[in-house]
Amino acid sequence: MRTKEFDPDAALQAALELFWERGYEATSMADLVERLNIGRASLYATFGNKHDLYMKALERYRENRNPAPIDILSRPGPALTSVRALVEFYAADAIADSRRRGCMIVNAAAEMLPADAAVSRLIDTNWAALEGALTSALIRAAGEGDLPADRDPRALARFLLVFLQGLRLVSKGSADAARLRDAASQALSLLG
Amino acid sequence: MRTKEFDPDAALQAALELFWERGYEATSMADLVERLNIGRASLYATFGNKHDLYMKALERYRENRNPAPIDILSRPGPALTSVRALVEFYAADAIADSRRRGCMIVNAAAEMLPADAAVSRLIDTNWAALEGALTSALIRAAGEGDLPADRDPRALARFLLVFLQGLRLVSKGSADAARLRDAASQALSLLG
DNA sequence: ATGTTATTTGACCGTCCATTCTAGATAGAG
DNA sequence: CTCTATCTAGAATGGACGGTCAAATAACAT
Repeated sequence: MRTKEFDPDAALQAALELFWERGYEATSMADLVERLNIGRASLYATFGNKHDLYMKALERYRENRNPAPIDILSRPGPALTSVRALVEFYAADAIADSRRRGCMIVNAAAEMLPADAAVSRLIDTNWAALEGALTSALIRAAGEGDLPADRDPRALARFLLVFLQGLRLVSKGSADAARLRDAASQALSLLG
Repeated sequence: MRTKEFDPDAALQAALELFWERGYEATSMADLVERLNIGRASLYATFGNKHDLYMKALERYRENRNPAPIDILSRPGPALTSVRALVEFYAADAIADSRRRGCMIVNAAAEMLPADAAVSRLIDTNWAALEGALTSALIRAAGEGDLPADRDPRALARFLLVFLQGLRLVSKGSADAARLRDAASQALSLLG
């Protein structure tokens, strides 16, 4: 046996950054070899082919987001406060995204859907999970009396899911902080 | 002189469809030559290089949308009705998008921004125009007494801009009509 | 008819692509 | 300390890429 000379975790993180910035097609294996500073063959031996590597990077992105949206939603305290915090976090993140990389999942959705089955699965799962977490948080909020009784928690959750993806997409355009801030504050006003 | 043997307008439309479906990087000139059914050199002579062709396709997409969002907003009748019609049109369009191509401008934003300057310009202009048209429509609506006085028309316009892009992005995922319909109906409820 | 000019055709260019192979280095097992 | 499995670096592979070219061709003006 022999131990690897590089840290596969750090290498995957570096690949993630490059894919995130440039997308799948525009990133070549040569780019990755240069950026990760490891041999070409080591890259293939460790992560498989280009698509395998991309999927691993995308999965890592989904798992390692900090804080994870689901975690924000399950924080102690009033559920509605958590939902508002989530929207505010997404907005702040979009505004602070000075390199305008946007969200890697949004980028992946636009570039690879619907043709790429593996990416489709990952994104469907991700969005369904977010919609589900938002729905149950809003149901809790209704139970806590923080949501007007005539509001449909699931419809509201779906609305927020769509709006948040919009935020992350628009943030790739001209960095107009006021636009994103205004948009988020209007969306929040729907939560009463 | 000699007349062209193909219709450049039809060819550009075919190129548009291919770029729309696959994105910029994933579409090769060979793919285009095959699809447009014209010679390689004719393609270059008529439209310039790949990036030129893409820009022309993207501009054509923006100009030829039917109905144009701006036109919906300037229809006769109450301004708020026009705004609601616009949101409903985007939602219906997203739901009816069975091939899940999404919106070519959204796809371009996710794939090419912020690195591509020409695409950036086109999209900034497009979004600014939509935001502007929405803002003035909502100001009109306020003047017509259809918008509660405490609502900020520009913030509302920004919100709708972001939400509509979210709609078009999410529609590339699993075609869940109920999700998009619920999201749109919640957004509409913000318009009073 | 004929000259002129633009378009078409299909071969062609050099470069870059993802992937594999070969050869040599190195660390753990015995 | 040797052996050998697995690592590394880098050359090599064949194909695809964006882009160009010269010759053949076809429509116009004259």
